Amino acid sequence: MTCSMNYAPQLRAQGLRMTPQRKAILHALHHSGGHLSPTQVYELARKEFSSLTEPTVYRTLEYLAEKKFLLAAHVGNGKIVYELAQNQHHHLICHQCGGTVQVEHAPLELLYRQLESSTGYKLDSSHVTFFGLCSDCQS
Amino acid sequence: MTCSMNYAPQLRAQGLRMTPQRKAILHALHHSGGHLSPTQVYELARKEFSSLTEPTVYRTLEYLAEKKFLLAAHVGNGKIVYELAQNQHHHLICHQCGGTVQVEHAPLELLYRQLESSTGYKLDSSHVTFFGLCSDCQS
DNA sequence: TATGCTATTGTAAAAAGTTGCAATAAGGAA
DNA sequence: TTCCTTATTGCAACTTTTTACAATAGCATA
Repeated sequence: MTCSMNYAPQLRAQGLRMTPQRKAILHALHHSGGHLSPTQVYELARKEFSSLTEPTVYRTLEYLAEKKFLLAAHVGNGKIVYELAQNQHHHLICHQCGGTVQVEHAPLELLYRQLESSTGYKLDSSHVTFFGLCSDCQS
Repeated sequence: MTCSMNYAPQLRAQGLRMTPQRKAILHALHHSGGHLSPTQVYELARKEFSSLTEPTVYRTLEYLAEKKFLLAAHVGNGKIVYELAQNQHHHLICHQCGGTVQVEHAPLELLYRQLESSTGYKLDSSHVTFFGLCSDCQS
């Protein structure tokens, strides 16, 4: 748990507290490098802080995502995965082989502007996942 | 259950069977007019066919969505809702008041083409939900 | 360093969603 | 109409996710 990343100041800046539970959860996400389901976060983070409980994991993930420290993404059928909100991006998933490609947020910006002007809404986030067949699976 | 809609031929055209369970589920979705969560579908459809069970509802919704009879959409935090696949559209949700606006699929087509050429994937569906503040809640 | 406010957690129980497998019944063919 | 194939369902057990509320512990302040 001697992790180089220190999220405490960022959390406090928004009135959130740093707890060993959150440290373990962020640590798990940081070192996995990718997306983790709540269950995976629970399993990994428990190695850092063994008395961690499921409700805490679910609540923390949802709350930190709401506060923009994490991104929640959908992977097929309604499953949700989380990752650190380092760089905003989306996913393109092959529903044959499961292969995933990251889609930068930039190409969506134009769409954002269009929607804002046509609806009057002020957009600030989105859950976007695209599905299709990757080049290998198209044959 | 004397519903004007008759999905049986469409189902059979794809090798699917029409059962009283499916009839009740489609009926519920048809008459609700909007999005329903699996639980809501279960409750409503049970009024038409009381011996309906949860596993059947979940499996049927997922399967019919896969076969394009239904659309699965995400409404915040990982919850999933289903609706009849009449017209392909997405949602823009105000996370203050919960107000929802339908977003046509057309404006996303350009993005689809861009992604296809940059990734080599052949897109065929997406889970897209935008979040923001509606004009009323921006003050 | 000690104090107090309140954000955060654990507990326990319920609700929601999933799985494997044997039994049932749609609906095409005889 | 009857038979046959196999898609679909129910059952039962299990895993995942959520909720309410009391107890705990960050951390700002003095």
